[in-house]
Amino acid sequence: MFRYTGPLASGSSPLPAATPRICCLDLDTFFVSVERTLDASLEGKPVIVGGRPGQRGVVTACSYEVREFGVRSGMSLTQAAQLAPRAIFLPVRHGTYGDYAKRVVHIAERFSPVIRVASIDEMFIDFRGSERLYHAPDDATDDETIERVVWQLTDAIAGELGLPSSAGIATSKVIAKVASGLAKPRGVLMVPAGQETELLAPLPVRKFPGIGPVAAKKLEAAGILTLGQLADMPYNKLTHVFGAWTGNVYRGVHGHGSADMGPARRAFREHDPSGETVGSISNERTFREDEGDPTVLDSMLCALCERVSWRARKRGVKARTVTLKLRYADFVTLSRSKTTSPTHSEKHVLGIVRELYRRANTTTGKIRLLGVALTNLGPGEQLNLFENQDRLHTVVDHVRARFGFDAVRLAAASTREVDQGNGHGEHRTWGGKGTHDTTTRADPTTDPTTPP
DNA sequence: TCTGGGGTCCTAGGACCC
DNA sequence: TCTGGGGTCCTAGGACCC
Repeated sequence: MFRYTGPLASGSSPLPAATPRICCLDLDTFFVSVERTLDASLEGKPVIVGGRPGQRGVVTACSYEVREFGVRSGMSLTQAAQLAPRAIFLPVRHGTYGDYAKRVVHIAERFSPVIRVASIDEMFIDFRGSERLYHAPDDATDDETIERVVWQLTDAIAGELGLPSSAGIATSKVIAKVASGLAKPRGVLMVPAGQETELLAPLPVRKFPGIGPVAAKKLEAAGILTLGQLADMPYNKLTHVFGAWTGNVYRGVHGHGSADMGPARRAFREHDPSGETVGSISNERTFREDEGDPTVLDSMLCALCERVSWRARKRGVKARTVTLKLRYADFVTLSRSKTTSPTHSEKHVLGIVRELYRRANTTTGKIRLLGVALTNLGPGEQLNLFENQDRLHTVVDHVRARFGFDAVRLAAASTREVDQGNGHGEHRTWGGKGTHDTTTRADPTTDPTTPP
């Protein structure tokens, strides 16, 4: 086993990425793989994580066995059930996946000190300057050595956690990410310096991170289908499509993407090192059925305000801007926001949200979704049991810190909870796809939303 | 039975200040 | 009374990612 003991304690190497040393590591069908490590009988079977067919929801993750039938993540559960009626449908258990994600990061940290977590199932690892730290046969090039090390990493993740993963190694993050996608499943793809454009050229434009359906459609209208064609476009013709992001795209498709790893500890984004505040805290919930009852709607607003305020207190931040999100039955979505003095008090947040709601909801149509977001975050007192002025908050927060948010609910948010049942007889809280509400598979030791 | 939930970043118009 | 720009903040919406 390799163990990094070298001099690079933190931060990214100043060396230019003239050689492929940026690795993008991506877990294969991550949520499905975690479910399989916890239930071996799922191995080799068609598995869909996201909820039950019939629920309002989408496919969050799916195994390769169901992809054969055309199932894709983001597809509605109903549609997925039509395509793959024999698939095994599982609810999402975010807490459990988060625990496994941390364990993957711990394994990766044995291989390099410079790691940036990009999402729950994806991270970038910088190997610049690390070649000499690894034992290699005399005839191996540095590229071969790093590729071998990355294989060791994926083997360690598979061996210790039972999770398959893939990786791309390149001179920039974008190319590494594209390569990790091409390497799936269970592969490692090294892109030698200078071969980036060759790799990209035949790929459809959608393979490039940041080109979504809208940009792809605009490009298609201009006759651009592949990344090779995109690379042939002059810079100024791309600005119409990509705006401020044109430079990134242009450099990326020409193989000159960024290898900057950014500041350390991206996982804690409320404050960046300069003291600037970034990030947001939001919760939203789609009703099981479109809702018109003002009492239920207000209760949901209460619950959402409670939750986001609690998360803000837990993370020691206050928000200056509160945003209400509202989606009607016809999917028309609008938002209203207000900026005031910094707060993480749910009473304060709820007051603002109710005002925004009165301003926004001028029709009588039924409502599909409500959401509350806190942005413009700044420093606030860290959650503290004894020094906070609001005694109720602190006691409640203390219990929640130990047992999870749902261990304590304020009265207003709990009034209609029982009415939200899904007809299957399980315990249930707000919303359509709670983590512990639909099967007997809930794991109280790893799921922070499960009451003790 | 179409269309989840958590984010980040960008745009564009208007208010307001100098 | 008529008239500039530049800068910043606020608000609403939208693209994109996993």
